[in-house]
This record gives sequence, C-alpha cells and structure tokens, in this order.
Amino acid sequence: MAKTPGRATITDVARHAEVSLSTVSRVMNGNATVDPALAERVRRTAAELGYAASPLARSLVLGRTQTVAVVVPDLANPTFQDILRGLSRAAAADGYHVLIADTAEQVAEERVLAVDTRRRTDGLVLCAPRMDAAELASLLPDLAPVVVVNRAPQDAAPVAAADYRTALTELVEHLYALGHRRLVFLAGVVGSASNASRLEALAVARAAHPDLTIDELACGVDFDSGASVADAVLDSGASGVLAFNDLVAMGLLSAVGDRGIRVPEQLSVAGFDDIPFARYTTPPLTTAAVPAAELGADAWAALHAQLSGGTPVAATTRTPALVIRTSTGPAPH
Amino acid sequence: MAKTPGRATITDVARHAEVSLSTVSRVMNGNATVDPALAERVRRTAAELGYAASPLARSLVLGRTQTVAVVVPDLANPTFQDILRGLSRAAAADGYHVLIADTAEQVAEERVLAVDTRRRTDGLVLCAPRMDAAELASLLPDLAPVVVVNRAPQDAAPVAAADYRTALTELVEHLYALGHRRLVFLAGVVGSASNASRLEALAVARAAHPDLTIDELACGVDFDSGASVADAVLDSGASGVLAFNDLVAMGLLSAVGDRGIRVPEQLSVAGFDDIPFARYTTPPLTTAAVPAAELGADAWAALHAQLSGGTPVAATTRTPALVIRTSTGPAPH
DNA sequence: CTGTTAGCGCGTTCAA
DNA sequence: TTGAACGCGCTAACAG
Repeated sequence: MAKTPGRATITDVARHAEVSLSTVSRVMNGNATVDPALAERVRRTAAELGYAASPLARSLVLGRTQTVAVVVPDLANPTFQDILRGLSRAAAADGYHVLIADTAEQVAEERVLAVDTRRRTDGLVLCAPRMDAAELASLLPDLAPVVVVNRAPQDAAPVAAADYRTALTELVEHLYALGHRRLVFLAGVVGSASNASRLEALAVARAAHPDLTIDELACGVDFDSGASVADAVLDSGASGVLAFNDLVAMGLLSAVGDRGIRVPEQLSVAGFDDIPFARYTTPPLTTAAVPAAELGADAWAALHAQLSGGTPVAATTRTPALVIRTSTGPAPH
Repeated sequence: MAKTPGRATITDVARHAEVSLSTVSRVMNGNATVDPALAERVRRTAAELGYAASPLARSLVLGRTQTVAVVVPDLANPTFQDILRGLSRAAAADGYHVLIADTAEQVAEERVLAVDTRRRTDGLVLCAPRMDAAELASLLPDLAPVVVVNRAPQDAAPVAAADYRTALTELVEHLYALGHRRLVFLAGVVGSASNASRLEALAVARAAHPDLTIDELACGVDFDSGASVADAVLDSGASGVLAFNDLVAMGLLSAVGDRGIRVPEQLSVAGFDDIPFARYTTPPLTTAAVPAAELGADAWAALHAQLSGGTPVAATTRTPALVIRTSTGPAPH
C-alpha cells in the first residue's frame, strides 16, 4: 500500500464520488447549495483520499496567497525578532502565513528583496527600512498593500511605530526629577531615524529645562560600544547617562564597574528597549520598554485592514513604558 | 499615467514584441537558442513593460515554489531565532525563500502547521518538534523532503543536531579537573530529547569517575527557575552546578549572589548555550557554545541536498565548544 | 529557430 | 441543483 498516491487532486475526488469537478469544488468551499447527500458523499471520498485543495492552484485562480512577507534588516537583532514574532502570531490567528526575508543589513538588497517577496505574497511589512527616503518613497507605491514599521514614509503607507521621542523625554524627566542637571546621551547610528527622534527629545528637554545640560557622545549600538566610551563619560562630569539602548548601557555599566564607580550612587545609567536581560544586570537597568511584539501585531492589523478592505489604519503608535529599576538614583551631591 | 497596468503578463510582452508566448518564455528563462535579435527585442519590451514572470504560475507548472517552511516551537527562544537566522541566510544564498511557522509551544498545532506549510513549499525543517516519537515517525513520511533539527527520528529523515551529550561531558570534565567532586545538575523539561542527552553525559561521567557525585535537581528552563532552586542547590552541599541552560544559570547566579555566596570562590556555576549575554553576567558565565545559526545552515544544506537530488546528508552534528569564563573555578578547600 | 497546443489544479461563470 | 467549458499565467511538448 503506497502511502504516496502522487497526491489526490480534485479530479480524483470527482471521479471516485462520481460527480463533476464543480461539485467537489463547491462542497470543499462550503459554497452554494449542494444536495446534502451528495455533499456528504463528496466529503467522505475526499477524506478517504486525503484530499486537500492545492494552495498553489487556488492562489493562482483566486489571486491571493494567504501569505504576507516581512523584510527585516537583521534577524539577529532582538527587536526585529520580537516584531517578527508578534506579527507572525497575529497573522496566523487570521489564517495568514508569513514569508521572512533578512537583508542582513545589506541596504542594496532591500529593494529587490522587497519587490521579490511581495510578488509571491498578498502584502508586505517593511521593518525599519535602511534605504534613503527618496528610494523608499518611490518604492512604496509598487509594494502596496504595504506597512512600514518604525519609520515614517509620510503618508505613502500605513505605519506602526514606537514613540522613541516621548519615551526618551520621560527618561530625561526621570533623571531631572532625581536632581541630575548634567547628562550625556550616547548616540547610536548617526542619521538613523530612531536616533533622530531621540535627538528631538533632547532638544525638547533642553528647552524645557534651561538649567539642564545634555552632551552628546558618538557611540554605537552594542555592548562593546558602551564599554568603550566609559572614560569619555566619566571625564564629561555628567551624573547621568542616557544610553542609546540597553546593550550600550550594559557595556557602560560593566566598564565603569571595572573602574570602581558605583551605580547609581556615583553615576546613573538609563538604557532603552528593555531587552529581556535588562532586569538582570547589576544593578537592574532603568530603561524604556519598547513593545516590539505589539509593534508587530500592530503592523499586521494595519496590513490586514488593507487586505480585507476594511477601514485603513493610517498609523499606530506605541509609547514605550518607563521602567524604573535601580541603575538610576538621586544625583550625587 | 497609471502606474498599475494591472501587471504585465507574458501575453502582453508577446503581443508588444510580436512574438509567441513560447519565445518570450524561452528568452526569460535563458532557454534554448533563440535568435539574438528577437531575444533582444523581447528583453527590451519586457523591461519597458516591467514584466516579470508570476512566481505563482511558474510554481504551479514547474511543481516547485523555491520556498521552504520552518516550523519552530517558540520564536521567543533565542536558540530557535538563531537557527532561523542561519537557515534563512543559507537558503537565501541558494535562491530559496523561507516560510515561518511558530507553534508557540502548542504541541497540538505542530502536526497541522507542518502539513499545511509543507503543502505550500518544496520542503520542511522541523525544529525540535515537541510531539511524541510515534506521531513524529508517522508524520515524517508525508512531509518529505524534510529535515529535523535537534531531535533524532531514527533514520526517518536527515537530522541537524548539536551534540549536547559531548558538550556536557566536557563541562563535567572541566569542573572535575578543577577539583570538584560533588556536582548538581539542574534538569530542564524532563523527558525532552535534549534533557535526555544531558543525562546520558552524566551517566558517562559517573562511570568514568567513581569519586564523582552528581545529583539531579528538577528545575525549569528559564531565569526564574534557576533562581528558585538556589536554596536547594546550596543545601545539597555541591561545589559545582551544571545548569540546564544559561538562563537557568543566570537566575541561579543572581539568587545565590543575593544570599552572599561568592562565585566562583564558594560555588562554581556552568551554563549551556552561550547566549549573547552569557559573557556579561557577573561573573561571566562558563558555558558550552551551541552554534545555533550553524545548525540552521546545516539543516538547509541537508534539505537543499534533497531538493536538488544531490547526495543526501543523513546527519550532521555540531559539538558545542566549551567556553571557560570566570563563573567556574577551583573547588573550595 | 519559432509558433501552436496542451496541461499544472483549481474556481467560476454559463447553460441545462 | 448540477455539469461543461473557460481561464488564472506560465512551461514544455510537439510540430513546422
């Protein structure tokens, strides 16, 4: 008994059940009114033959694949992993599949990957695209339906984003309330969208508090970057540090610890993102919790709205929540 | 000027270039010998019309989608994220796309998700499937070509796995060499394949060293589990701990630290996996580096071999490398 | 070397 | 209610 009969097609079922192809199709789609007896017979033979309609053939004739594509700049980045997870689960709940494309930070690949994956699916989610604004603007129309995550393509497509600006503002206010008057911001990738919104927050804070000084220090986005600027931070005379993200904060924490500096007694350090390990650092890290998985779910909701012709969602924003732990404390006297 | 002409089909190109469908098809596939002049004309009009063959239609007629599916138990798990990343990049390098399915640890969903995603793709990678051996064995034949990661379905399909057994053995030997004679193993999910291979290593070690005692303590797989067994570990009188994974080790590290225990002076702690943060714990964690991304690449290689009819790969094994940091040290006198 | 024809497997008109 | 015919867009025989 071969377990692989090539795979039953709708024709096989029709023949076995002694009905026409159309009838089988109708039954399998719960369509129209088919004689109950016939329907039952068809269902039985379909079950016996282990028949299930070919997704490919259906896609071709229906014009939809029940699949969407997600393009991320780097699958190694925890934030994108979480966005993917949130998106994947939300899409699955609506019966959609997810095709994943990792550009591995190859900006040049972004366009072709987006176009290519979009063609095999019903819609696309572009995560924090690295390409420049002009290219993005020219590309988006060809990608519709599409949703952009964490980057604003000015109305060319719905956006699901985290409000980095407000979150950093809250972090600054937190430190200001603790008496800190001289802070240093460890910048990430200069020119990136998320870094820009953080700089905006800094400007707002300086305007609101004339007695507050915030220096900016070029840094990076990972642990080693944070560790490498430790001396510069210490030399700056700042009592509080706003790290670009948690990784940078952890690197700094580690490096200043090696130099005998006590946190938060002598120096307050705040991170950004609230990655899973932020609560386990020494001391536990004060940070802003970016709800990446929710961002992914938002992106799906915006895409699904377009796919099902519902009321389109223009933009959803999530404000990261301030998570105060013990890496920040009163400014040293 | 509408930017969306519905989308050019091969028929449009044929008409504009005044040739037949077949000719266009041949040109687009670099196929056979076509008159250079004609070919050039076809290519030009194709470019003008922005034509690209429909992946769907090609898939239907060619019988292949250039896509493979990956089913993972939990996209939130760093190990599966890395496997996915390694797999995705390797597959992309060979011109394949990746469809992702996250069962979110719903064992009951595993089967249907596997079958469903398999039907829309050319092959499947099953990551550490949770279903029982019998179900797995009965399912695999219907999934071919398929590759299983980190679980051995006894020859029913190629396997890409990490050698947990050898890695844990090395960890034990490391502690033994440091003078430890009484250890405790913090078990993960009892009955799981990866836990079983660790227990094998323990048995081997006990046989090799009659003067060595290794207790087993039921634990879990996350940070909190590690923290919750701190007292039990301390009461056991063991001088060294083999945690199920790094998360557990970190939880334990944190909890024993709170109790004033110094690591490694009073207690040595070893993790497993070498997650990115293992090197940043206090003290940095000794662990076994599981090359998850490479596992993903191995899985792709095994799948690709089947897809391209090459010599099939039965099994590939990666032995996690011992990473000695400072959470382990000489046994206390 | 080129065009014509026949499907890939299915959904959906159109008559009956 | 049911069946026959057409077409989704493309590739691969088969003639010419």
